[in-house]
Amino acid sequence: MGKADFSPIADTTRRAEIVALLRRAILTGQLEPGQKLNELRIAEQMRVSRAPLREAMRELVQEGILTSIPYAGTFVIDVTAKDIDDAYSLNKVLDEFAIERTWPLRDQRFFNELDRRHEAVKQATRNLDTTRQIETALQLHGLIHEWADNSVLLETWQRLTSRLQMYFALHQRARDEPVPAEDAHEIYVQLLKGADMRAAQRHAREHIELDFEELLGYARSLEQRASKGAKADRAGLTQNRPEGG
Amino acid sequence: MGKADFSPIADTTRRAEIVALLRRAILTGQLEPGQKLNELRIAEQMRVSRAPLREAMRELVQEGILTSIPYAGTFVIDVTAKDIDDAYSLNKVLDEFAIERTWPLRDQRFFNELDRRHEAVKQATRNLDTTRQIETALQLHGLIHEWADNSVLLETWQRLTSRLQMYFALHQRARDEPVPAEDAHEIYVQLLKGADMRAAQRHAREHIELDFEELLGYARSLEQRASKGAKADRAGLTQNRPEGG
DNA sequence: GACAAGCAGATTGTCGACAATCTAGCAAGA
DNA sequence: TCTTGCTAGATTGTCGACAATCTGCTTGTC
Repeated sequence: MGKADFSPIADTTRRAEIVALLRRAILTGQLEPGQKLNELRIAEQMRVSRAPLREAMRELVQEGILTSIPYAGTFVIDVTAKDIDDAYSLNKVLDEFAIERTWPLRDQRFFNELDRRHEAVKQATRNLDTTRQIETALQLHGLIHEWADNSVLLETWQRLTSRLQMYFALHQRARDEPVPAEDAHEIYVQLLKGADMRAAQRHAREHIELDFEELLGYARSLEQRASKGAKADRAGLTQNRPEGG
Repeated sequence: MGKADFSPIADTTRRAEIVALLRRAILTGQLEPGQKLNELRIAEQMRVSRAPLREAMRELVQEGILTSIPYAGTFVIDVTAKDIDDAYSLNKVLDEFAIERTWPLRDQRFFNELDRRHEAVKQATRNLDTTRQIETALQLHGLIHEWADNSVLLETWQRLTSRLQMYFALHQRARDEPVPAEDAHEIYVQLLKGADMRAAQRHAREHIELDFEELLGYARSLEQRASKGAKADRAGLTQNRPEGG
């Protein structure tokens, strides 16, 4: 019996590709919070009709990174300090749960994967590739959720991740300098390999608390900007591009 | 200054109505797990074109109660014992978190709403309206999540609720006799009004554990049925209706 | 009889066009 | 000057038709 281990074939619908493209644009901050998505323009740019584009947008609305108002348009979600606060406090709870469930399931494959992802973060950090750094850090963080063997937890965390990634990306863009944080995850990884589950949970909670403070500061600054007429600003960003040839 | 308190106007797109209709059909068990949704047939029945229907289906896929395979179709999710287990164990964690956050925010309005929802459950129980009973019980249960003032938590719980409601509905249909459980929630409500948060959390966890055992038994029976050629069964249910008009 | 190739039929994915709705902007009137 | 009603333009929502893909059956061959 020849075992082969084929990976599933790629989704070959335009819709799926559009979803991936749009998600990436939003999560990397190419599309800014509050910005309106003009269906006609995007469809033309992607060389696609509006049908699959609209379906893709519905998916992202349910994913929580777009919001739709009938007959008005679909917009990238606004980021408020409270949103970030909410996401983080829930994330803490999920992390504790994930660690608890993953704990008895840790094996060599887990440790290998942990190291692999940690290495990816370190490499992105060395390369000063901030976007990739965020991505890999979240993937490292996500391992406990993948390993916990709870599909609902995993789904929930993936939804949260979308937002977290968006928040981080915005944060990074705002202060456009690479974050050092060389081995911010060293302790985390070591604890996950160790024998003290409580310690790992505690660290996860406190570690998160740290990054969170930075993000919150950024979110608050955003809101101050917003209250001083960022509305006009946003409209401008969306509309002032009358198809440049 | 005349204050009026208008509630937001209803969503008046076909899409939104289709979503509501489909969701209801799935959550009440009219559409069975694994069943395929034929776009043409449903669109004809609803007197709607396929475009808004497909958009609605994309939303429900992201909501987690439908699943889509490109060029094959969109199906009601299958229910496995593990799914129910996963959903419940996460729900416990969320409940504890919700109670913790709601606790300091409880006020007279909260207590009134609690009583109102409890009353709704009792009435549905008296009327032997099982569908409504499930609905109201989940709404009662949802109050702590709404009151916790955490939008991400609320969203997460609502997603979970969809599945829980589906599971319960299936369970009820399976043993088609009304569940008594007159004031199964009396203690829960009293504890939420009391002063001992830990006790409320503990009860929530244990209370859930009870219902859960019943559901798990049902799910396991489902899986036994499934392993004996329910596949053909399902296909039959979907296909054997060559538009009887 | 077993098996591969190929052909309908049905179903999903995508497209372009039309209808419904919203949003300035302007004109008329108090 | 402010408000109200109207109009034109743009944008979203919906429709019907076509293209791509899958499935099951038939056919032909060994």
